[in-house]
Amino acid sequence: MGPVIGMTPDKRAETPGAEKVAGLSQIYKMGSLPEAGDAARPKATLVGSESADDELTNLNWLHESSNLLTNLRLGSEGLPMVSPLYDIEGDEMPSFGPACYQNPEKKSATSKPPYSFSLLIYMAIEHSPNKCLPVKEIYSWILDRFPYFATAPTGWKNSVRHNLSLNKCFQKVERSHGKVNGKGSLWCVDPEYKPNLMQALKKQPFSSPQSAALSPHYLSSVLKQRQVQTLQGEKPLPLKTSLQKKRSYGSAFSAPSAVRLQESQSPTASVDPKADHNYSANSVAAQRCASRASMSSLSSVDEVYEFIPKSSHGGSDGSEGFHSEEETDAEYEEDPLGDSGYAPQPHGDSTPKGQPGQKIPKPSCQEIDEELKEAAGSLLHLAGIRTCLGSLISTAKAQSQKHREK
DNA sequence: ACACCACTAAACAGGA
DNA sequence: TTCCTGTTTAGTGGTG
Repeated sequence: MGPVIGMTPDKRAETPGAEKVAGLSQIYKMGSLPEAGDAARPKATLVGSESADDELTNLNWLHESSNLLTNLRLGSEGLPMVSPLYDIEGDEMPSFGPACYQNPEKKSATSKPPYSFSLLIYMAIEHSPNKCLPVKEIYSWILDRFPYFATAPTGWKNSVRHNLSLNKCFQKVERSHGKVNGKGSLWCVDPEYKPNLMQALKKQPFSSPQSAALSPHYLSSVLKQRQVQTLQGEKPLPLKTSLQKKRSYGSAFSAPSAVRLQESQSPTASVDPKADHNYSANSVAAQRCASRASMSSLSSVDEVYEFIPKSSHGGSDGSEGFHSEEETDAEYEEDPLGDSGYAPQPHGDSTPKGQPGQKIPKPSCQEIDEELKEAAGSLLHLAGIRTCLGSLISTAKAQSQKHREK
């Protein structure tokens, strides 16, 4: 799901890989981080020097990481920004909605929110005191939190109404007769779907399988997998194929998890023919985010927002936003299927299916070496990104602190 | 290639 | 009559 995840940033502009880079680049463009570029460079070097593996310290492949980091700094335009679950500034956060959408001056405010309409509606409703809102209030809440819609074509309201009508997660409640003003009904979230909605919300958009697919943990697990395959005389798939498989793995792994989720959490694993419109509830969100399906269900949206900038909750640890990714990584480590959970699949007719007696050509040491270098380069790249982010976070925190002291 | 999902657009009806 | 609300259908694009 590219999942991108999910409800998603403007899907038309997004490409799986570019998303992360673009998102990170956005951090550099947030204006308050003048030393961002400087922070990145020494860290990248540091990461390289930290490696104890001689293979990994071979500088022949280091340029790849440098190029990636350079691209990172240069960034790209108009793509989904930083994780909405991640608030680098920390302060003026309302209970809902990413900080980067709060300020219309920021370029990101003009980006499409990375939430589906069903999640936006859900957030709006849950944010209301009575957990019920008329359509108009839902519009207002969305507009307030996501200035993107202020300039978006009016069709989004139609989409909101369409979602309310079609999505079983939302229930229409007649207004009390005494109510003087306003027409139409109030809309509430069906409590049965709340856990699913919250789960969907938590998963969006940076804890996606695709994000996980790029995680160092996963990369290393792919490497391990490939080493095992090599030792067993199998020819591992090309690394790029392996990494693409990871994305598939995300969904392949999620399918049974989603089923478990439905069985255990959703009373709506139903035979209802309309169930295919419970997108936020059972199907997509669960599938797309199944790497988290094992997480305990939450009882309130506020709990979900533990993954969201803490400012409105009193906390201010800017690193929160990446917590989820680390969890995702951890899950891969715990994966009972093995290092990656990815069992190598037959890949086309040319892929050996383990037929007895069939000789499998072993890859040459040079091939393995090249692929290891490639993978290590990716690891370094990711480590560099993380380190850069850490640096940026501390810088932003320091500046924020200074700003407060003034 | 196919199915599924999210999204969008549009038409329509009913009520304020 | 106009606008808003709610429902429904159809089409498109992305993803697995």
